[in-house]
Amino acid sequence: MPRSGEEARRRLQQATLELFLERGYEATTTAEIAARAGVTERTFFRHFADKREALFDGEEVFRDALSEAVLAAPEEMDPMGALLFAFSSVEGTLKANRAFSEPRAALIARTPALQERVLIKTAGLIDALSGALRRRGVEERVANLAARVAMAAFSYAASRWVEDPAPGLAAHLANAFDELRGVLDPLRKPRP
Amino acid sequence: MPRSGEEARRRLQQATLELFLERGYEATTTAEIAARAGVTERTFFRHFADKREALFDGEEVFRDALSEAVLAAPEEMDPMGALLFAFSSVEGTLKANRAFSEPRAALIARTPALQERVLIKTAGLIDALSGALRRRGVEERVANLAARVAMAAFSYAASRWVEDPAPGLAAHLANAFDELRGVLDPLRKPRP
DNA sequence: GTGATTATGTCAGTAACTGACATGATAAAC
DNA sequence: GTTTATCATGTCAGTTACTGACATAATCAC
Repeated sequence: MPRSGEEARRRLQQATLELFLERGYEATTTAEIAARAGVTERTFFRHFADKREALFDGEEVFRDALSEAVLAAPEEMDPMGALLFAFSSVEGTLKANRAFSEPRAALIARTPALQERVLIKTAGLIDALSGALRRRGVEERVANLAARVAMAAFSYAASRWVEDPAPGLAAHLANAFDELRGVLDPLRKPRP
Repeated sequence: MPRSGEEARRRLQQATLELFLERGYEATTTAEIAARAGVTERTFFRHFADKREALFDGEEVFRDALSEAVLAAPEEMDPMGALLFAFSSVEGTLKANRAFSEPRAALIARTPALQERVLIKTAGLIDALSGALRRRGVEERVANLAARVAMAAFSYAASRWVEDPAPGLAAHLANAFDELRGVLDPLRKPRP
């Protein structure tokens, strides 16, 4: 293999996060990012499709890990169970990345343009989960619905987990599904 | 009131949809849109914040209508019931806009940049629904979870409705919630 | 009519992103 | 160890989305 470029890529990611945090997303220029990383602006765009993408580099790995976890769930497990299993299985990874992902989350929370990107990444995750369910034999549209709802429950659980890490993500997830059933049950009859 | 500009705005929307359909999103220039609408490029950007936004102009109206429908639901109705009520109440509006929204949907389906925008608009809808639920006294995070899940069910129902309009949106919605409960029920015990 | 308001035009400028070609470093072949 | 192919990077010119500043003209209030 020739010279890797992984080095420059990592420096670009680092510089991107730093500058976005220091000056905000809109106030920082791709040229500035490149300069801090010690490369040319053109090189930035060879590594990342656009200005935002440098912040979302690990996503494919995470997505694949989730998909494989769905497939690795016990065969007799129902769809939601498999998704719950998958989300629980990434707790370690998420905990390890916390120091990096929390300032990033704060930045995203105050930057609409970055929120857009998060949403489409999340949609990609949902698609991957749905596809994994299908490979377990779940019908397409049910798989899609289950994946979306599970993702909603996961977001809910993750946000509570950040506030109160003690019980662990799995416990918050179980709680989220409980609340979900509680909110859905009254619909069983037109009037409770 | 002075000269309205509504006229130019409508022409700009029309020209935007036409050109995106004819040449695709990326291949059409804001200058071309403005030219077809008989105005200057600068005028385009005075009416719409960016190139995409001209396609999403009615969203605020729709969002407000949904919010008000949630508030208009019978007072004793539970959260999900109120959301179901709200979604059912916009069936007429959706049916009326079908001729416009279906080609638009096809365009969006093949344009990632437009999908991003749809997702953030949907997120705005979810926020509005969640806010409306809160004004009905629902606790914040439960409201958020319920709004997300209801939106997932709505998307599911709407996509089936497009394929098979006969039963009506409300019936597809009810069916979506049924499927959802079916998918959620096995989680009641760790192993069914 | 006069004058205030406001949509639009004009124009210059910034910054994200792309294509084409040149250069230089690395690794594999010999 | 020299050669050669490969690939990351630099350089540069160009397009396009988007913005600020100022000028013009159409409409409304009077």
